Amino acid sequence: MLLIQEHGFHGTPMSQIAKSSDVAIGTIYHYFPSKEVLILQLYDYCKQQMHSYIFDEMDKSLDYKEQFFLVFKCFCSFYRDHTDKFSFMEQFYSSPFFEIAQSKTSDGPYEENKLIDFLLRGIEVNALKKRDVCILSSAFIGVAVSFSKSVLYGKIKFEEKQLDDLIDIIWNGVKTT
Amino acid sequence: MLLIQEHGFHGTPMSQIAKSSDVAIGTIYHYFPSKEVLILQLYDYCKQQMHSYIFDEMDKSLDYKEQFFLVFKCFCSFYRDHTDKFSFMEQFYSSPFFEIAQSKTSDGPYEENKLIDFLLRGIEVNALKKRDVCILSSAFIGVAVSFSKSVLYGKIKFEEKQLDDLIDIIWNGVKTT
DNA sequence: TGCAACCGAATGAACGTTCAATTGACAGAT
DNA sequence: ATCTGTCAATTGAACGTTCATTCGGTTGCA
Repeated sequence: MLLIQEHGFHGTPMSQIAKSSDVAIGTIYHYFPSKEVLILQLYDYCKQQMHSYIFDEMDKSLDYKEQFFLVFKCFCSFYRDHTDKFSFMEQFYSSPFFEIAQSKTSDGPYEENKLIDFLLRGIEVNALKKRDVCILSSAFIGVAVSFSKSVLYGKIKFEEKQLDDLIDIIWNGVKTT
Repeated sequence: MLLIQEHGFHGTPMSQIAKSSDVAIGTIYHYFPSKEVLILQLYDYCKQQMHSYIFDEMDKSLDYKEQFFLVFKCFCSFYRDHTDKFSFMEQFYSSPFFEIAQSKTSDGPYEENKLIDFLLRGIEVNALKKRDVCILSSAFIGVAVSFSKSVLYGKIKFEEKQLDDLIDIIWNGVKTT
C-alpha cells in the first residue's frame, strides 16, 4: 500500500490506492475515515520505520565517533533502500500536511528526538562541539537528506567513497578540535 | 501572483490564483497554456530571483573564506526573507513537477551551476578540499536548507550567533586543513 | 443469527480548461 | 476631430472530467 506515492498525494487517487492494495475503495474507508488521515498515518508509519531502522542497530560499545559514522550511514542507507518512503516523507514535509501533523504531536520532523538525544550525548562525552542541538541536527540531517536527493536524482552514485567523503565533511564540522 | 502558494499546488485552484491576482481566469490562460506550465514558469522565476539575490552581491575582492561566508548567509537570508518562494521551491523539488522541469533543462536543483562554479573555484585556490563538487554542494545546500526549514517552523531563531555557529560547522567541514 | 469485513456503483462537489462575447487601444482614412 | 476596422487583452459562465466520499448490499466467520 506504500508504493504508489510517486505521483504526489493529489496525483494518487483513492481508486488507485485501492487497486494497488487489492481491496475495494470502500474497504479503505472502513479503516481510515478520510484520505487525509490515511496520509497522516502513513507518515507516522514511515517515521517509525526509519526510526527503528536507524537506531535499533546502534552499537553502544563503539566509541562515539564510530557511532556517529554508523548513524549517518544508516540515514543514507535507509533513504537509498526505501526511496518510496523517502520521497513520500520529503513530499510530506514540504506540504501543508506537515503543519497538521506538527500540531497534533510535539515531535519535530525526521523523528529527531532520538537523534537529538544522540547528539546531546556527543556533547556530553566531549566528542561534539557545544552547540544548540538544533544547529547540530540541522547540519546532520540537512547533509544526509541533500546527499540522498542527489543520489535519487542520479547526480551522485551511492558509493562508499562518496559517503566517506561526506561523513568526513560533516564530522570535521561538528567534532571537537 | 506569487503569494498564494502556501496551500500546496493542488490546494490552490486556478480560481483562487485568479482572484488574488485581480484578473479573470481566462486572462491567466491567455498567458499560460496550463496550470502546469504556470507552475513550471513560477519555478524558473523563483530560481532566477534567488540566483541573482545571492550572486549579484558577491564581492570578489574578499578572500575566499569571506566570500564563502557571504554566499552562505545570502542563501539563508533569501530563504528567510522570501518564505513564500522558499516554501514553493521546496514543495516543487519534492513533487513530480521537478522531474518534468529536470527533463526540460540540464540544470540541477537550486540553480546550482553558479554555486558549483563557486565551489570549484574554492578548490582551485586551495581553500576547499578536493572533493566531488556534488558532495560539496550537497553539504552546502543541505545545511542551508535544513537550517532555513528549522527557522521557518520556529524551531530556531534566525540570529547572527546561530548562523555563525552553522557556518563554522560547514566551513570546518569543507576547508582545507 | 449476528456482526464485522468487504465491495463498488452512485453521488455531488471541485477543479482545470474552453470559448463566445466584450473592451480598449491604436492606426489610417475622412 | 471623428469615424472605422483591427487585433490583442480580458472576462466569467459553462463544460466535462476527476476525485473523495457514501451507502445499500454481500460475504464469511462465530
